[in-house]
Amino acid sequence: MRDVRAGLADVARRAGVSPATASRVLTGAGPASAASRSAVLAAAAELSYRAHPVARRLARGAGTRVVFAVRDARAGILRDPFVTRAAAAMASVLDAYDIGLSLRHVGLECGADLVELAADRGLAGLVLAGHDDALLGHLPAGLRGRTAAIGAGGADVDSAAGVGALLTHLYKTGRRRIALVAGPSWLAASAPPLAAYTALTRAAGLPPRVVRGDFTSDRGRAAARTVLRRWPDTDAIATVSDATALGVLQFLAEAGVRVPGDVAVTGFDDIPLAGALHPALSTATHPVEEIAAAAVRAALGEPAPVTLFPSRPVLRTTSCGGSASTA
Amino acid sequence: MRDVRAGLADVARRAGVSPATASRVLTGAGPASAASRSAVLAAAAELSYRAHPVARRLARGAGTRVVFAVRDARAGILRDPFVTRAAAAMASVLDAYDIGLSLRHVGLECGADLVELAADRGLAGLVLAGHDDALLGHLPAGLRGRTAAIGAGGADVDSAAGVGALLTHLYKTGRRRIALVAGPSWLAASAPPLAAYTALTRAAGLPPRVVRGDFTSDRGRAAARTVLRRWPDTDAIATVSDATALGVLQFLAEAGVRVPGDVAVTGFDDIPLAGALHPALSTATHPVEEIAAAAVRAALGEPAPVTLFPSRPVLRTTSCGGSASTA
DNA sequence: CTGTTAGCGCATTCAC
DNA sequence: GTGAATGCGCTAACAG
Repeated sequence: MRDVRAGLADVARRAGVSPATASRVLTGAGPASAASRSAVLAAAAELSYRAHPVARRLARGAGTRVVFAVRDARAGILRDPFVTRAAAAMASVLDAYDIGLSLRHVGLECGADLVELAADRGLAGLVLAGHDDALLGHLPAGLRGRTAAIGAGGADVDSAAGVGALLTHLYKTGRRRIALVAGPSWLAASAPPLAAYTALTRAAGLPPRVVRGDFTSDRGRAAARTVLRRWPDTDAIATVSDATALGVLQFLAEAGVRVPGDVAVTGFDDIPLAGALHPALSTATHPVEEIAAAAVRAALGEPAPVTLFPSRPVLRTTSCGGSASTA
Repeated sequence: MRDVRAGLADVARRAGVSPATASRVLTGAGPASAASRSAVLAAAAELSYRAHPVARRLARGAGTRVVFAVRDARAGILRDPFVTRAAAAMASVLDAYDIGLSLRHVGLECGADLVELAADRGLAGLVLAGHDDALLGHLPAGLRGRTAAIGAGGADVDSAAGVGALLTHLYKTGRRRIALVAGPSWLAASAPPLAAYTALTRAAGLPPRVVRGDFTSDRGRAAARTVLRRWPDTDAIATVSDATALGVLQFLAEAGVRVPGDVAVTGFDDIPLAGALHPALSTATHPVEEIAAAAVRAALGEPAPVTLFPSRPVLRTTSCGGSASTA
């Protein structure tokens, strides 16, 4: 019985070539004649050879894990639905690379953390979320070329289009006093949706009504309270995260405000349960799994086209029907 | 300027000892005199030495990643809130070990996948979820000692206690015709809650009303329909997952059934947004992060006490107030 | 196109 | 307690 796994040397011996040639064939890099190629492949198959990922990476000088660093004021951000979903998607993509994902929270001032990461010889790549504009420009040298960002400047969602489409929908269905619960001002990704909102309200001559949120439902709840106190005649509240929207919905329900009758609500993200809510949440969906995959590939140094991923509106109950004023 | 990172040899040289001694000190394993110990530690600090994780693991013959394999009929299970949250928690814990997490879906017949995993030299540990009783007994030899399970037989939640407490609460608040949407029958973890349900209904002389769910909200919705069609006088529906409960709530809302007035509903898991729903979902909470950490440690071979993690009821709106019959 | 020679950076036998 | 050798398994230069 075979007690130890076959190594590259075994494969080479069986194929009648040198380990170097076997390595070239198996890695796909470097020249190799058709003859030795097939011989090596056959030998590898017969021995059911599986390369040793750790040895391979050591020899290549590459790391074995990708770190997903999420920048935020709160450590609890690691339990955010978007973060966990993106992390899971990355871990899923990395499986095919024989690489794993580490998840880490970093504070708003994370310069030291990045320096620390740059010194990690086991790091294959870094994916950064929650960055602002400055951060990406001041990356430690050791991180350049193996860092990818999620959000503005990296694998990004066309949030302006997504939120814009939702806002347009609200407008077309008769809403005229639309408030926006925007993202935190320190976050680069907060800008596009706000810009879309500003453009629309300005073009349509609607009153601007903006408050800041932070992707938690608690803040969403507070934001809804603020909105209704400050502008009691508001007939729609758009948000930039489903969690925020849930908080908004909760406040409205408790305040006896009908949705969508009195006030329409929209989210952003299309969390798995958005459609299972009652009333079902109108939101914008985007391919989180694809985005995560793109970020991971970019972090691993693969050429990644800086495309903007689509954000498509999903119109469900919370934004349907006309506003109170048209009812 | 220092252009290359210090290696073990550099530290040894600076401390005036051999690399072997330096290694012993830095790894904590093996003997070392107090003198050389402090010398090595000082040298390491001065050079800000960071061991090369990959080289270390290669030399030790250890792997560099933990695979989280989720067994289910559907590949979409990787987007399940519990799975993503657990995966994120594991990836977070593993960060401290310089190890990463890979996530993978395996079908119900996953024997071949496990054999494949056992042959992976880069595997540091395996965490298995969604197993049945037989699976853990027939693990490939190469996986023994580095495999941990989440659910029955591993890092498990005391779901019987959690669901039992919710059921008791329903009973004490006047519900007498309580239905249960149980988990799939092929899943080991489905048994304890069902046993708790059976025990309670039998002891209280309540009619047993059980249908099977699968942790999706769609099935929860269908299950609610089935329950109300089969037993129209049902006054409470308990479930074993929040996603299922959301589906139940959705159906009830569409059917015009008041919650909790006509029918009380309970979930299980306490997903982050459970409290932000309206009506807020009564459910049972358990320390997912701790469970994930325990599973990871067990998978890495650390001695892990086979404790049952607590499941504590969180009573919110959907289970409050008396039933229709008492109203 | 191929084989030979060196490492990758560290942990671990063994003798001393 | 310590050091010198040896190996982890593979890839990358180089000469042929």
